[in-house]
Amino acid sequence: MTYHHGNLRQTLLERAAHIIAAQGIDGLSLRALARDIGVSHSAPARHFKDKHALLAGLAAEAHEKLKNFISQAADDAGKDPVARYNAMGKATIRFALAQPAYFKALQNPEVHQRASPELKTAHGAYLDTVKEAADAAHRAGWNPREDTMTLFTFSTAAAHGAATLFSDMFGTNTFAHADLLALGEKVIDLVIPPHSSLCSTNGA
Amino acid sequence: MTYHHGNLRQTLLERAAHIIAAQGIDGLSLRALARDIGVSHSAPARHFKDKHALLAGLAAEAHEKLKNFISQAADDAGKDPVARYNAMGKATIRFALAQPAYFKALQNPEVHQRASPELKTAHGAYLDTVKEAADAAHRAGWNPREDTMTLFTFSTAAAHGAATLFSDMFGTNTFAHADLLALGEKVIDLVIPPHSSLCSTNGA
DNA sequence: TTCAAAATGTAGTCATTGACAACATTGGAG
DNA sequence: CTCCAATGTTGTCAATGACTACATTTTGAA
Repeated sequence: MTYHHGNLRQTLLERAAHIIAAQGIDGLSLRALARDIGVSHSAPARHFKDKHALLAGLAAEAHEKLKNFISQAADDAGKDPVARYNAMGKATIRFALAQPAYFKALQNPEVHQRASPELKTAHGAYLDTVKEAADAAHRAGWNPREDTMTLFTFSTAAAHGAATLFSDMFGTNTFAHADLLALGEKVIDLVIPPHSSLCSTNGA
Repeated sequence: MTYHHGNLRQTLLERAAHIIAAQGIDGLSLRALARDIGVSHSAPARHFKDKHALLAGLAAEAHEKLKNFISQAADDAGKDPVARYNAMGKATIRFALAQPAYFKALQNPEVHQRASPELKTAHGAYLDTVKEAADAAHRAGWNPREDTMTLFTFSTAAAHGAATLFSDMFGTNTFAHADLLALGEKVIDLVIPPHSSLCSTNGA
């Protein structure tokens, strides 16, 4: 047992995510977190000035994880920009269900007010990734009549709205994971129809 | 100055909404709230067992306010079910911008876990109102190929997602109220195209 | 190699908070 | 009028976030 923990910052983030997943964001206490890890109650302050800074750190990490996750999903979807964007929307919902703590950290409005540079960078990178994919899908025939700002807002609002909804519903245990996933995919298919349908079969 | 405040419960809810609008949900402290109103620090406990109960009360009131607001908007929109549902979506966004505290209380996931009977009732009534309107719009020609569950989820996710997004963005003062409203209306028009277009002009 | 300074962790303290208990005041039902 | 339920007050306690002073370890430059 060394005096120095060695990797406290990362451990703090991971345990915090654990606790948030189990008890929600305001069930997280810096002191309980320190106890849980086995360091003194003020050790976390060396890495995160205050609670907001910790949540901002989590949010930054969450944005990075989500960005990587949806990028991977896009790549798995092939080359068609519309199929790629569709896959990114579905991946967002899977992420929210698989990593509820990170998704909650991501959505936490309080954090975005006093955003640290680190968070701004991660958030910006995430938004750029989504926006690029949205624009590509747009150019490839997704809703050609609309302007890109409207489409971007529409799709992110729908994807994040559905992800939030499912994430909360999943917490209540009233719905099965599989059912929520299937419903989520149908919803995303409404937002970004996969086979750029001209008319008739728009959706299913 | 009477010993009894006379209308403490309602005053608590109103001042809490004020504080939340200014400082966010976790900037709300029961004691500060009591000080603000001018009662003793434990007077609120007579009306709300704990902080969660207060937030649940706010959420219940918020659901009722939102339900009334969108119902009014639907009635103003006339008789066409699709136009009515479209108007309800737009009204949801206006509500989020006009009453940020109530909207935040409404969205607060922590509250819905240990929901009081009062909150469950209010939430249920709100959901019923929206679901009825969604089904009516569906029957009247909105996206006839999809099942009602998917459509309901899609539209509420998009509307609440956009409302949340705008509510948070408005807090940053980076965007003007009018611009957000205009963008929100375009988004809702994508979710629920107002003049039940068959094909060609789907959207604008 | 040495050693001073930076990084990291600890111990102690304080005001604030949420929750609870015991008590006081009010107003209304019988 | 009297009792009692509703409502409000004061007192208290443990937990928390934030701060300060101090201890230990690491590091890198002379």
